[in-house]
Amino acid sequence: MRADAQRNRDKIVETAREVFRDHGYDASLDLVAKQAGVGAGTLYRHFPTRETLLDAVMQSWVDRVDDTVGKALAREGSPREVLVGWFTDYVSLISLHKGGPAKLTCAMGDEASPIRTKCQALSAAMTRFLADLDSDGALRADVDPLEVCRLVGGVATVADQGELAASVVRPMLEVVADGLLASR
Amino acid sequence: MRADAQRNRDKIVETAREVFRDHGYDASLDLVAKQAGVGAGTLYRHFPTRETLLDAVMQSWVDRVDDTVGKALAREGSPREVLVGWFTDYVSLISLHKGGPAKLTCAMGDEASPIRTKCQALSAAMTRFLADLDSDGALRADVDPLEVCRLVGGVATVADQGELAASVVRPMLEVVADGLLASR
DNA sequence: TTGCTAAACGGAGACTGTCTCCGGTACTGT
DNA sequence: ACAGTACCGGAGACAGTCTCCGTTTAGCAA
Repeated sequence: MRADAQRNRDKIVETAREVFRDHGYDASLDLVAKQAGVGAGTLYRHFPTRETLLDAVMQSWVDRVDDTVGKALAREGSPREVLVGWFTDYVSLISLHKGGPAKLTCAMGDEASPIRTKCQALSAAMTRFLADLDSDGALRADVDPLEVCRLVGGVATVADQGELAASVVRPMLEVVADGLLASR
Repeated sequence: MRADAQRNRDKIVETAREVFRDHGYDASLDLVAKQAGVGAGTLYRHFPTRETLLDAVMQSWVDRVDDTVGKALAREGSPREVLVGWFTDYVSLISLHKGGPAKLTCAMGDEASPIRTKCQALSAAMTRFLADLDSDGALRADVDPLEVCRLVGGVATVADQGELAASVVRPMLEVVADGLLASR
């Protein structure tokens, strides 16, 4: 790639990150282009669709997912507390941009999605977490990580679009956690 | 209201029902107007926003909610089976139009929403159902109907937008149900 | 350094959807 | 039948998406 192209690409991604944060995921792409000081054509050549741009914006974010799993597993407390803690982290991770939870959760399991890699990172993180917790026998037998991603993603989607407070979200995550834990 | 105005209003609602069913909730409103044989102005005078039109479209649908609760409660089986059955019904009810689950669930608890009445009908139905089940002591103590609407609505939203099969949705509803039932 | 060429730029504009304004139409009560 | 007004409907302003194509420029070879 030519140096100027690389520069423009970086500038667009950086600008998009800010614009998406400030105006939500539905922000005008022409605004992103203008803000970045490039023409609309340049933006659309680099990123044919909104999804591909979002994918680039999220790249750095993906790296944080694995860290978060580690920290969540290291926390003290009952399996229930650890699980709810991780769910809370998960919701935060996918709620970084408005509209993010819906996009990510719905693309989950869709092999053709442009943000496939992000979904895979998330689902891998969930798998890793559940496997660790499961080794203690804390979980029900037949828990499918993809299913859990969708359940927690559903809660995050509703919370995101309905602008719910954390205090309302937590009990919902607790219900999901209770549904997954082996009954004592 | 003048007779011609009423005629036009009815025609718009009827047409919108078809158009929304065929093209999803995001269908062009100008298309609805054209299909109904009226000008865009007429449509927007009767229904200032997309939400108000959707509200009118859903009117007949609301009447079915109460019936469904009754039938769900009358079903044979364990509390868990009855609960999952009702959740399945609930998902069907709010998934009648594409985009419906998200709209309805996010408007839940928002007093200012134009589709407030629909949400109230749903939340009342959920309350009635849970109260009946609770009287058998089958549920955990602190179950909030609004919270359950959001949980099940979240599942429905993900299923709707991700076009998930019923066989994938059911286990998710079971997890929610297990989280709500009193542990034995 | 100079000149060439392919790659990249960028903005005008086509297209689509939303929503408003206002001149014209026609329903209803008298 | 008539007047008054409630209502109609489409032209058009506005905003966002995306493409096309003339112009510019980076990178390379001589």
